[in-house]
Amino acid sequence: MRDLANALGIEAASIYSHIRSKEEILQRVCFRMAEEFFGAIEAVKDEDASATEQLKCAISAHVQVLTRNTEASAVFLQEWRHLSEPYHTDFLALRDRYENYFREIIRQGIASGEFQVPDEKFAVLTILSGLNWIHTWYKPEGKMKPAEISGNLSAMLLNGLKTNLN
Amino acid sequence: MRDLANALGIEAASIYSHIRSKEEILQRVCFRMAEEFFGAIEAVKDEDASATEQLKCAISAHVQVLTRNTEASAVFLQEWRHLSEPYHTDFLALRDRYENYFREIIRQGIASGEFQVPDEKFAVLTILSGLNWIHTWYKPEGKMKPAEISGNLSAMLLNGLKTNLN
DNA sequence: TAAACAACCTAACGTTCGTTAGCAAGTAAT
DNA sequence: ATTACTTGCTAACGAACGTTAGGTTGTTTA
Repeated sequence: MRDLANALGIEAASIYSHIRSKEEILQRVCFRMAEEFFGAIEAVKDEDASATEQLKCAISAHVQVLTRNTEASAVFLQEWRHLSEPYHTDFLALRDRYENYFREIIRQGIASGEFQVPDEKFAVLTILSGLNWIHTWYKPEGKMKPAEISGNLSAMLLNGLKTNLN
Repeated sequence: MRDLANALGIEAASIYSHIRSKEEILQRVCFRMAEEFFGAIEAVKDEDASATEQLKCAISAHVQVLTRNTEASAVFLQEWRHLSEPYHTDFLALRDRYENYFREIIRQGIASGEFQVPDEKFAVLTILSGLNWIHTWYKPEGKMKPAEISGNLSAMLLNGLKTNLN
């Protein structure tokens, strides 16, 4: 709090004219980021497209949100554990709902014969882990741009490392 | 410290008969886990095998260490940031060296024509992110066993989601 | 023009934190 | 048998934490 106040150029106690508690900040960041992620993925939702296309769009949307809000994303991905009830439970429910977007795409891809995965839930987890690692190394001033990142990620996750013989 | 002492059934101050400081615990956990990871990957090192084989073995070794030390792994993966100098720098050097094992395998695979990836460094990061996410959901009593996890991971990372036409 | 509100201040609260000092008892080494 | 080391204890330290109380000042609203 004292650090935050310092960064704002005010006294620590003055922060409490604006928020009720330290945790309220955490809540606001977590749930605003959740909105961001939902907004982005809903904007690219297109159930008529192929699962491959849908997944590429979803990955791209996710990476966009992640790279545009690096610090808030770090909080969203790591600090939600410290939410108190009922926020903790609410947050997990949102996260599950978000994962289900991806799960549904995988499911469609399996049904259409596009995808072949050992385990559906496992696939989603692996995809999201690949996406969510970005925030630990991504730098806006770095040479790899968000579009390139999501392109590479889509390529790797869809085709794997193996030479593509098609 | 008081929580730790409580778990040990002694007083907080008594801990200091065994360690010099709280951070020493962090140092010990981080560097011991580093040893574990190096030990595991060096044990399966076989430069004569194909890159595909090598990668499968490395993934398996990594998953074994991760699943056998879930709590220490969480510390190793998340809390190393709080190491003070010179440990912080030393740790990062070790991590780089470890990543290089994987990078070398990818490089070999590209040279031999086994692999085809957009970006070498990026590939390693994505692989490791997939591996290191495990500790957030893996439960020893869960139904998915370490061997199954590394098998699924190898399959997904090598072949991707796409139906394999070979 | 008075009242209400917003945004800041100083001072201090109670709690928790990692840690030290000094001591007691048991065990091992000389 | 004496010494030294280990492992624990009680008591307390100073620092940092999130937060509250109460006041001042300037801006907005009735």
